[in-house]
Amino acid sequence: MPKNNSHKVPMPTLERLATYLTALVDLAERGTATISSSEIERLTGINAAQFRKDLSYFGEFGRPGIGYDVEELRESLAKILKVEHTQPVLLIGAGNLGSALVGFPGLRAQNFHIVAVFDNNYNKIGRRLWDLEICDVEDISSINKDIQSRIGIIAVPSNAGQDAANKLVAAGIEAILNFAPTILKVPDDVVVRNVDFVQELAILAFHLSEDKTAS
Amino acid sequence: MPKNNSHKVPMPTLERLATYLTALVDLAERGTATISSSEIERLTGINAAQFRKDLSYFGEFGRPGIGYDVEELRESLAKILKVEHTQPVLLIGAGNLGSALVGFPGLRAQNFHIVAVFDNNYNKIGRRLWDLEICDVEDISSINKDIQSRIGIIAVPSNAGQDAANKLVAAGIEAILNFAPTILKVPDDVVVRNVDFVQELAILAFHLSEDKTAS
DNA sequence: TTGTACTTGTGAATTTGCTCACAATCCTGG
DNA sequence: CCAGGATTGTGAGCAAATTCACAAGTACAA
Repeated sequence: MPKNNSHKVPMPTLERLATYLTALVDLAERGTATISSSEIERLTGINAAQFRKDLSYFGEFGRPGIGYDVEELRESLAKILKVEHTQPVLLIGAGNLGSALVGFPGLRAQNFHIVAVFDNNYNKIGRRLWDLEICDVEDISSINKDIQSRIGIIAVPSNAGQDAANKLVAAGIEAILNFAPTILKVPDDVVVRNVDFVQELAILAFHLSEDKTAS
Repeated sequence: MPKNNSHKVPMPTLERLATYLTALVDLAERGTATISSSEIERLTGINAAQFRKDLSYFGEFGRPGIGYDVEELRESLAKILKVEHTQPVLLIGAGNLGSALVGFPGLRAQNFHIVAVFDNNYNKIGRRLWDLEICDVEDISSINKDIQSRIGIIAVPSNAGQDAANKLVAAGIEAILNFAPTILKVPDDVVVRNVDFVQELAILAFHLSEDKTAS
């Protein structure tokens, strides 16, 4: 019987789970059938015991003395992370980043389908972004009544970020991937993850500095 | 005297530092002159004591009874994270994502300048991406002899990720921002940060699932 | 069947990170 | 100049996450 997984999985575990899945997809493509936790450590840099403990939050997936069946584990992780079924996703922001996201093959390959694009710029509304028509951001609630999407992506300039979030929340969205460099205020039951390119670069720049500050 | 900051700053602290900086830039734009740690908590959701302790790794920036001077703290954080001076950055991958990155105004505003773009597709080499000429990825080492860039961005399909990383390392790059969904193998003295859209969406999808598994 | 070489799953120990709580400091008004 | 109200910086205690270490399981060869 699978364990009760809906309660208290550490966030770091969750993030690593996604990493394992990436590695497993790779392995499956190369035709590897079986893998051990120590092999996972070699591939991902994540400690083998960590890997085993992470999995233990959700059940038992390996066989002592043997290891893990790559295909089986890949499917299990996909199920845990809910990337086994197609998820419809809304996108606000039809700029360069929005365009890159819609055209990004990895999303569709992993079952995330951007099904509607919104913008507040009247020069863009009505035009097409790849195979999608850009809609007025004001119509997002009514349009999502049909689509019933639960995930939204914000790819707008920072000053429009909070506004976009409000509209997504009003439209019934429960999870937001935010590319705007703004701290969003949303209700407690809405999950937000921020991706900030500049922050990432700043962290990298900090590490560079260590070399120089050494006397 | 500033503390020895080059030794053992927790990674979570570093990531939050970048968040504080974002908030401070915002505050500065709105003309706020002074701010307290509890106000930072209200803005960012990060515990006030956490904020103060994070700062304490690098020195003392506030005044008891008063708080922090917004402009002063902003500058201090910028200095700590080394975003005060312009950093030249190399980009590999002239696809949709690469294009979005070069056109992203936030990077330049925060002193990260993408100064060269590389690709391995001969249909793209020689053409222009915004104001930059796309160069052959094979020339990266020789070109970086002039530029002396220390940071590189990988924005290529996953199967080309490791190859791009190798070329960056060979060109003397010390820090890599990787958008390819691949686990890169690099020498110990090279820092890598991964940004994986699909992973982020998967983590969000997991959180959705909690609602449904509740009986 | 037994022994050997592996590998998992997990309680316990360790390490790391977070929060509390308070002395020390500072400004303002009287 | 002093009292009152506010806020910092940080040691100590607490919580969370990571790693260790080992019992239990498995395959295979002899």
